[in-house]
Amino acid sequence: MYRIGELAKQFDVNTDTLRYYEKEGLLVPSSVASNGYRMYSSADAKTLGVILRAKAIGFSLSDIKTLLSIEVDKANKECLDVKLVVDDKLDQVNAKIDELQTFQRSLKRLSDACCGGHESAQDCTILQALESESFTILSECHHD
Amino acid sequence: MYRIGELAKQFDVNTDTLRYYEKEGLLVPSSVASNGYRMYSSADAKTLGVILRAKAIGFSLSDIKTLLSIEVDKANKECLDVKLVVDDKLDQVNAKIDELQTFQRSLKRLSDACCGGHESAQDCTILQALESESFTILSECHHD
DNA sequence: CTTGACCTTAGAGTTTACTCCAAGGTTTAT
DNA sequence: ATAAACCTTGGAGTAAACTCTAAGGTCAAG
Ligand SMILES: [Zn+2]
Ligand SMILES: [Zn+2]
Ligand SMILES: [Zn+2]
Ligand SMILES: [Zn+2]
Repeated sequence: MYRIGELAKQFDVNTDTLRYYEKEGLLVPSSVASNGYRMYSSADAKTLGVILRAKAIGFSLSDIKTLLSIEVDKANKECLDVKLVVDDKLDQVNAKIDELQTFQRSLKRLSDACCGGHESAQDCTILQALESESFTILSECHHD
Repeated sequence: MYRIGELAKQFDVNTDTLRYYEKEGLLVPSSVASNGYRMYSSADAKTLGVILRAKAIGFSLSDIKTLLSIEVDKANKECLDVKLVVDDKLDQVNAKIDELQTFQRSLKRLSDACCGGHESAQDCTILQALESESFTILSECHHD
């Protein structure tokens, strides 16, 4: 049994984080001592490990809650249930990557079109593109 | 001159958004009518266009504020100033993409390892990987 | 003259995942 | 006995970009 500070140190998290996870229903200490202190079992510690690993691969706390609820009822759950959560997340991640790659391409085009020199920004292709309704990017700076 | 609702409709944004942009110093209406109504000029409308285009390519409102402050003082700014903002953003976007691609790879490995069938989640490789300290992923489900 | 569509302000609520603070109780060590 | 290092609760604050509500002023039409 670990007190909150011990568990927190073991996993290098803030004690407030553990209290927060408890409030969110992710990690409820298996017992409370007579002095009111939260007492975490090694099963609790294992669960915290799962939470942190899941977090590290991009799951939100809400996703993790779903995952943990499957965990505790493994016997009555199917591989399908688990895989759906992962695939759902994968879809979200892919969508976000696509969005960022679109940003990336636009930004790169803007960057490439600007000389980046000490010329006046009056003729900067980046500003011109942002001002133009068609968002046209000239191929390069055209300072006189 | 447009009233707030007219401008909002033209650009398909919420009037609250325009008031918010004003509070943030991004788009201050060029005049206020005697009845207290905000009055936007066509220059204001043009600025709103710039804001929305910049947003569409991934700039935060804070980035956009910087960009607009360069815009209004173009004459005393250099291409370098503008390009730095864009390149900075590009770095951030690239970093975020890298992070998400790491998530993506982990999620894909997990997904690929799970049969996704109606087998019991007891033997699900995804759950096993999350439980294992080394985060080991078996190559495939091994239901008996 | 009243209805409805506008507009105003100030301020609260949303989301996510914490993080910090205050005020106080408990335990351990000296 | 007392200080240091724990622990408790409740509640506030953070970022970002809105979005909504309440309570009320303004304006054009019928
Ligand atoms: Zn240039
Ligand atoms: Zn330039
Ligand atoms: Zn399986
Ligand atoms: Zn499985």
